[in-house]
Amino acid sequence: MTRPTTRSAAPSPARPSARIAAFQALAAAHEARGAIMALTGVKRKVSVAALSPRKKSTAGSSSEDEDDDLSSEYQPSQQLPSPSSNKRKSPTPSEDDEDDEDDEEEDEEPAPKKPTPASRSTARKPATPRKTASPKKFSNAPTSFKPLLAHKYDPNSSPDPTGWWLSEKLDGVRALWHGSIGQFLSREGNRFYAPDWFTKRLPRGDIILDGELFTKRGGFQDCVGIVRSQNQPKRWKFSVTYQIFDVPSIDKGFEERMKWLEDNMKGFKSSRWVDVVEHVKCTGRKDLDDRLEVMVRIGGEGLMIREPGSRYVNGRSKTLLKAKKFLDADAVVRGYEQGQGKNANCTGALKVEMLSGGKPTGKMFKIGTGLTDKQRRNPPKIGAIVVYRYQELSKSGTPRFPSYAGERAD
DNA sequence: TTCCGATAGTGGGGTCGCAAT
DNA sequence: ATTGCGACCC
DNA sequence: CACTATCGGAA
Repeated sequence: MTRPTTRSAAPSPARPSARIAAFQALAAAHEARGAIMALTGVKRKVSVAALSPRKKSTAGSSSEDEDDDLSSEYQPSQQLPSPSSNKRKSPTPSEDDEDDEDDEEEDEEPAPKKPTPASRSTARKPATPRKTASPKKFSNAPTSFKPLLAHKYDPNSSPDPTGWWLSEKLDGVRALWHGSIGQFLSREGNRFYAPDWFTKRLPRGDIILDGELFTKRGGFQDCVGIVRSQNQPKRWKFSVTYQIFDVPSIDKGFEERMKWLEDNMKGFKSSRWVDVVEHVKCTGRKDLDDRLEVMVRIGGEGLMIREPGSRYVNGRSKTLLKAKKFLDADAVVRGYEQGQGKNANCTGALKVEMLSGGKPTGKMFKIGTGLTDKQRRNPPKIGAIVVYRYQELSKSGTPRFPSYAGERAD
């Protein structure tokens, strides 16, 4: 039981790059990401050594790989996108970090949300319903824009990825920069309260950028906490970055959109916390599998696979695929959760206890997806051992994205 | 006929904010 | 100050 | 986010 498909994780090889401590981790994360995507064959394992900006040397063997690019106009960056290396010269902390913007800015949206003490007493609270009454659905944005969403990559049915563009699937929060209103909007159209200094250098006007508000691998929970807060701009400092991977407002092929990003959003043209996501050409299924394994091993969530020449589509499209790795494990059924709606009279979720080495751990969690209607009407009995799939453990040690995979026969 | 592709509807962990306590 | 819950992020 | 159940049109 408990199929531990490698769970090493624990990256963070604190490098002595000497920088502001808080920013160091950030830089390391970027460097690692870029290096990984730049890896070639991946043939030989990818020890930490491989994380350094390898020379193209190694060539030979299996050829392929290496060729990343050429074929098309857009050239994937060979250079590491680490802030310290591509941010013009002097990476020296001191001045460099102060020079422009940041700092001072600070606050700005200490939104006057206070209910005002005076009114409190006389205020008639009853009227106000419980609802969070905050339908700030920024739908007034230009046209009803819908972000491109990916389909799952299936080795058996998906098209051959050879020639497609690969990039790290960053585990952060999707954010679309609307230059017309100068704000970041979520996938659902809700705004993010980014500090002014954070968005100061982003392009204005009739332009839309698609990217991820990201902190670092394994930092999703902190990331979502920061970007969703509405009056704590300081939390963004030295923690959040905007990783751009597309330009919806340009109606041209993917390579041309990436070219635009390379030409307009890199280096001194943007802030240190804004970067363009690196893409490399896939040389085949093996290449994809190898890269995915490496990515997961170093703590990445997975890979995004983009069809060459494809346009930006509003909504889900098979021109963009996502590849992730899931883990299997066993748990003991301890109870049931009543269902809602069409499941009102059957099992909504299984309340289970996590097992480790076949023994109860005391950690409880729920599995609510993956069950068929039939299984919901006749769920596994209390005490039964079931198999579930999940992506990773949250900071509290609970499975993220748990789904039912069946009952263990025994 | 069968097989996709898009949609609706169910469910998870976790966070922020607001209202009630 | 604490708790509960809805609306969102994934 | 993951997943199941449906329905209508493509194959």
